[in-house]
Order: sequence, then C-alpha cells, then structure tokens
Amino acid sequence: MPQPDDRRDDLGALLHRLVRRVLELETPLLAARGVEMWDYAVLAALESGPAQTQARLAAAIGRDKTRLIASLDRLEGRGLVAREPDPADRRNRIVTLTPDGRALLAGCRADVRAMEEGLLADVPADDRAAFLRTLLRVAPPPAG
Amino acid sequence: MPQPDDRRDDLGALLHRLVRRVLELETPLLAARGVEMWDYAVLAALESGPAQTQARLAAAIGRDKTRLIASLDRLEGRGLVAREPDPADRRNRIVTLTPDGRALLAGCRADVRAMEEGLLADVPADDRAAFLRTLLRVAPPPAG
DNA sequence: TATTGTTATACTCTATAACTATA
DNA sequence: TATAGTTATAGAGTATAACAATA
Repeated sequence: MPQPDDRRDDLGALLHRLVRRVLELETPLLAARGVEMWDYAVLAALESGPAQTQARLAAAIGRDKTRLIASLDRLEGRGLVAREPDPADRRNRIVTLTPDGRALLAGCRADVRAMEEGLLADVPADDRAAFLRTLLRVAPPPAG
Repeated sequence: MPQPDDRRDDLGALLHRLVRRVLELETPLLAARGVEMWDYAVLAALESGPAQTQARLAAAIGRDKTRLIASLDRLEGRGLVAREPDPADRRNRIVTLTPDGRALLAGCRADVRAMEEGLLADVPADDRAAFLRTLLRVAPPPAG
C-alpha cells in the first residue's frame, strides 16, 4: 500500500539515504583498484575527450578547481592522465586520459555498473527506466 | 532520444548533482525560519512520536549520536523540543516535539514540499510516482 | 590588468576516544 | 562492568584568499 504523499519522507531524506548506500557500495570497489571516488569522477569525465582547462574539468564534475589538483597529481603520478600546456595559451593545461587511464576506467566502470545492477535488481524495468530518466531530467549535466 | 544505457552517467554522479541542487534550494527556505538542515531532520523525525533515546533518534536520521547534540541544544533552547529523563532508566533522555516545534515543522515542511513540487514540475506524473517509489524501495528508512 | 593553475590559510564537518551519570 | 549522554581532541574535507606564470 503506497504512503499518502504528504506523509512520505522529504526528497532530501530519501536522496541522502540512497547516496550513502551507493557510496558504501562503491567505495570498496574503487579502492580495490586503487582509485578514490573523485579520481574516478575525473577519469569518467575525461572519457568523452580531453578537458581544455582544469577549471572546466572541475566544473564538469561539480568540484572546486583547487580541490581537483590533488586528484590530478595522483592520477598523473600513476600515468593515468596527462597534463600538457595548451600551445595556444600556455596558462591552460589540457588534461587527457592515457591508455592506462582508459583501461583502468573501463574496469572501474564495469564494477560500478554491476553494483548498480544489484542495487536496482528488485525494481521493475519500467520503474527503473523512469527513475533514471527523472534523475537525468531533474539534475542534468552542466552545460558544455 | 534516450542515451544508450552504458553511456549514461553513473548513479553516483546523477544523485550527487541532484542532492546538491535540492540542498541549494532547501537551505535558504529553512534558514528563513531559523532552522538548519539537520535541525529540520530532527523535527521531522519526531513528528510521528517521541524518541525513546537520543541514540535511536540519531540512527533514525542517519547521524552520529555525538553530532546530534548541537542540534538538540539549539532546538531545546528555542523550546521546539524537550529532553526528559526516562523514569524507567534515567540514563535515557526521551525527546519530544513541543507544540511550537510542531508548528514550526509544519511551516518548514510546507515550504519544502512546495520546493519539491517546483523541482519536479516538468516530470510527468507517472514518472514522478515511479521515481519516488523507486527511491523508497532502494533506500528504505532504517528498521524501527 | 586579468586569468590559469597552484599553494596557503582558516573554517567546518566528521570520527574517535575519553569522561559523567546512571544501571 | 556496561550503557546513554556529553565533551574533547584530532583528522578530513571545504572555502577563501594570496601567489606565480602567462596573456
């Protein structure tokens, strides 16, 4: 029996619980591959192509540019990404995924998707589709 | 045209963006009534009845018992909740919502629900229902 | 002067472990 | 001794502002 709508938990409470659960499941998967959560976010953001500036990359994953630097240092140190000065404007650093980075990303993503599959296993297919569709509509990626 | 499923953002990224957006919209509404986010979570958790112990209340809202205390101090100082020793075991403090607390909660909740309504305005009714149903199924409230 | 990346500083949040009072 | 609540301490995360290089 469904809850009357005015008695349900707030969206904030529902989302908070779900985010915590996803993080609990996801963190150990990434740690097993030596990757922290934000490092993974960086790798994933670079999959579709290089970032023209670090500031743009930071915005794409919803972080501050200053806090991105530790992730980039780690990833560059492991040869997973490369930072090259933009010849056209040498203030900018173009960040690209290396082949090793792409391979690691593929492994991480496979693990994460399997985790998500398990999480949503009990949800009927059409509810799942509506769920993802709604998430994408209500929280679209930043323009660009 | 829908994204192919393997190209969509991870659930973590989608949820992170949405939580941030909800928080951005919700925080000023609560601040206008002099309430912080976690204070509101406490009030909401007490709506259905008193908490028999502070530890149980903390668990209900997904927080540590030590971090609950500042909220309770604030709320008790404003006469919105009451902490009374349990006569049966005086180590426990029973936390109850006062009439003032209940009134403030009603106002906050109305504001929050209106915000949610606006956020989901573009989402078709059946998708919205599936969305909330799925959230509740995948991140159910803690037992008790 | 303005901007990119970087570093440094302070501030908040969180986790852990003591401490007290009851049992 | 064990537990509920409280307090204190240290650590991580975050925001802000300064700094160096380049435009």
